[in-house]
Amino acid sequence: MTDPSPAAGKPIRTAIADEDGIDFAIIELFFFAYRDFTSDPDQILAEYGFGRAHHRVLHFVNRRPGLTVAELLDVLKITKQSLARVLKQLIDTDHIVQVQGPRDRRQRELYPTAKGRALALALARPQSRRIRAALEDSGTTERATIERFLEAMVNPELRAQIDIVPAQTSGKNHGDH
Amino acid sequence: MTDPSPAAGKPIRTAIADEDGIDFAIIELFFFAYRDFTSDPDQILAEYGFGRAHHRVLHFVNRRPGLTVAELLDVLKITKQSLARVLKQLIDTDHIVQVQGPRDRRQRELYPTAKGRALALALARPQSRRIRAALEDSGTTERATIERFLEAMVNPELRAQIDIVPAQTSGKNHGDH
DNA sequence: GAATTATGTCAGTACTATTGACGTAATTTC
DNA sequence: GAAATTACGTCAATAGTACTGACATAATTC
Repeated sequence: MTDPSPAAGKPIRTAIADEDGIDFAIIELFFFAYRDFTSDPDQILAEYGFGRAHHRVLHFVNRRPGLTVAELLDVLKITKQSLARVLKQLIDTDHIVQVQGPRDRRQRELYPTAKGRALALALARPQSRRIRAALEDSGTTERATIERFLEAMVNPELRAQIDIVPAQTSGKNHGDH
Repeated sequence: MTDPSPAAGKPIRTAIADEDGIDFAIIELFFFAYRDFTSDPDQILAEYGFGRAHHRVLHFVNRRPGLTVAELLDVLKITKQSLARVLKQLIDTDHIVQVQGPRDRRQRELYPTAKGRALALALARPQSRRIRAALEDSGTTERATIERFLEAMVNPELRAQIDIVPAQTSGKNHGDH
């Protein structure tokens, strides 16, 4: 290790900076921010024997009650097989219920139960607290600035997924169309 | 599924909104933004048979050449055993070299090779492009606003990790102390 | 010399994800 | 009405990333 194998390259001792105009500062901040953002709910989930995947399913079923399995797969960008176990556990533990689709009886509409809604709220609470604190601490007067930036980080063709949600939350009106 | 088990809760048909003042909008945007932010390098990594863990190691070794294994574990917040395989692969493929610590010969200082630096840059390039586009598209005039917000999202006790990096990248001077 | 530290490694396990294949029921198409 | 397609569920096998616990080695510190 002091003397690496002959073919090995020589160690580069200078820190990578903004070579080629790469924005390492924000890249790294994004990593740290997301790492800690997910750490809060992770602790709660562990008590239930759940993981991050359960959180995501629970979140979207609460945000869009009645969405079908296919729609959920599309939002999460995972495969049916990956969802199966997680969804089954959430149904078995009475956090989510399936209802046969009214128009198309092959479809399964997913709804949260009171228990599922309570857990979704409990998971979101520390995340929301962190966001509020971050907005205050960073002196961000325009909360919409952050919203617009994050939305612009999403692949354009996937931004439609965001707009599905009723925009009761924010002052923005991107919900009613 | 139409008729759930007797003990099961009833489906809640209203979307979760800002009940209890929870900021679901930004929570969800953060999820989408990070999902797509990581998707760019993931594609490149797949060509090498690497995963996201390799990217993180490569990134920090390039950002802080000469950091020790212990320091890397602290930044990544994973265990020695989790790092082992990933680091070994990066060393075997000549992306990273280990150098015996000059003061303490037990330590292994980690440095990128030219190959490792090139890969780190290739991985960061699409991410940086996405960030630049997002700043422009969202009309964020003050780039520092985003930086401050993301930094404020990080656990206070862990913000020291950010400041280690020489601040050549941004106009901010939080590097020299 | 003994204790501690930094690192490496082995064994076993868990969670999340993948691909491929197959089955069933419902809907659509011809 | 038969055939094709669609929505969903499930089985099997595999991969990547993480975990805990245990143990070994070399170097440093006490």
